[in-house]
Amino acid sequence: MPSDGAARRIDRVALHETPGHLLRRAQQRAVDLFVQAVGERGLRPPQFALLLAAHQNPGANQSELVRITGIDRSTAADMITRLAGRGLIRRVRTEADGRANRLSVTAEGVAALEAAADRADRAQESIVAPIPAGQRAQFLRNLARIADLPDRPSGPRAENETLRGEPIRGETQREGG
Amino acid sequence: MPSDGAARRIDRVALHETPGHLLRRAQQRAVDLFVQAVGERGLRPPQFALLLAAHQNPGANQSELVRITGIDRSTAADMITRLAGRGLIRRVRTEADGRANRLSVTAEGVAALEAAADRADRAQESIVAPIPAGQRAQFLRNLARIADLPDRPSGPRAENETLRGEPIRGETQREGG
DNA sequence: TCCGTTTTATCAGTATACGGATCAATCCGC
DNA sequence: GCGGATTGATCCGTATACTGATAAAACGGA
Repeated sequence: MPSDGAARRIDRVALHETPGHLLRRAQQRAVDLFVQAVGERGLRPPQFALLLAAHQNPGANQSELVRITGIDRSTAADMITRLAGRGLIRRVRTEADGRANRLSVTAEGVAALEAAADRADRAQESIVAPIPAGQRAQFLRNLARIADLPDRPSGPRAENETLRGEPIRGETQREGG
Repeated sequence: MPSDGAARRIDRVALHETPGHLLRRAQQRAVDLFVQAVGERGLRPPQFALLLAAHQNPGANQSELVRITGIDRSTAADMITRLAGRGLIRRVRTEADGRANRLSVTAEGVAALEAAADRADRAQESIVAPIPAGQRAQFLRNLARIADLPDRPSGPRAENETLRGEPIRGETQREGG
């Protein structure tokens, strides 16, 4: 059990300065801005992400969409059930692989995506609006570093393997212990 | 209905570059690092925040903890029920105000906080570890800018509500942080 | 081919998150 | 004091998130 050192620590920790707490609050705010922009009844951020990924990757199965979006496999299954219930996505067993579902966005789903796209884009701008313009690119790059995602898009010819090749995972953290 | 502009937009949107998505993924990672550090059976980030806030603000009621932590009022009620069930927190009706609950952290709760504090602190470091050291302070400042909610009302909509005299408390930086 | 492993998806259970409705208690303008 | 407005908390419903277990299909080595 921790001694006096830790006992004092819990009196001194400043919650509002910890990266984890700030990330949680910032993400709350981002979701709030997105929902405000797209509408309470519209797509929510993860739904938009999932539907967009399905649209941009025709014929993908659930596992592939899970990898692309970072949505949990169980959560994705639930979400797809709900989206299918609203007629925005279709889920059919593939004949090639008896386990996999092929996902396809319906015409209604595409319409929902299009209806949300402009507003979602404005929401993205408003999320970073409080950050000085000159610092936004670096901020997003650092967010991507934490998220462990490549910070650069797949440019026209930028096949730089150097960027994708660095896994940076923070698992080498077990010093001492 | 959206015109060609929007129709093409949903083909062009790069999910992995949008601030909202990056925030979601980064926060996922932060939670993951926290749970890894503190242990699967230990306190989770919001539980730690709530318990810490209760400890640092003796005699506070739920609404006050909600304001401090940014946890939703309904969520907080659920969490407190669970934490009380684990014997980490006590919830008693106050005499002064027949609506309010006074929250107090039990000895077990303090022990849980102390047990988590060191590990949580290391988790916070590992969250920002992928960011170049010289950019971390600015990154956190910008996170705080996004997170700095203009006191979002949780009750009925108040349209005439504009930042109640507490705008962007940004530059209250103390040295030695 | 057989069998163990991996993959894909689902389900159960728990935790977090949030809006709306409700109820009791309190506050405030008069 | 009275009565409407506000506040503190709870409950309900829904959505997101993740673990573990399971089932079925596919894969791969011997």
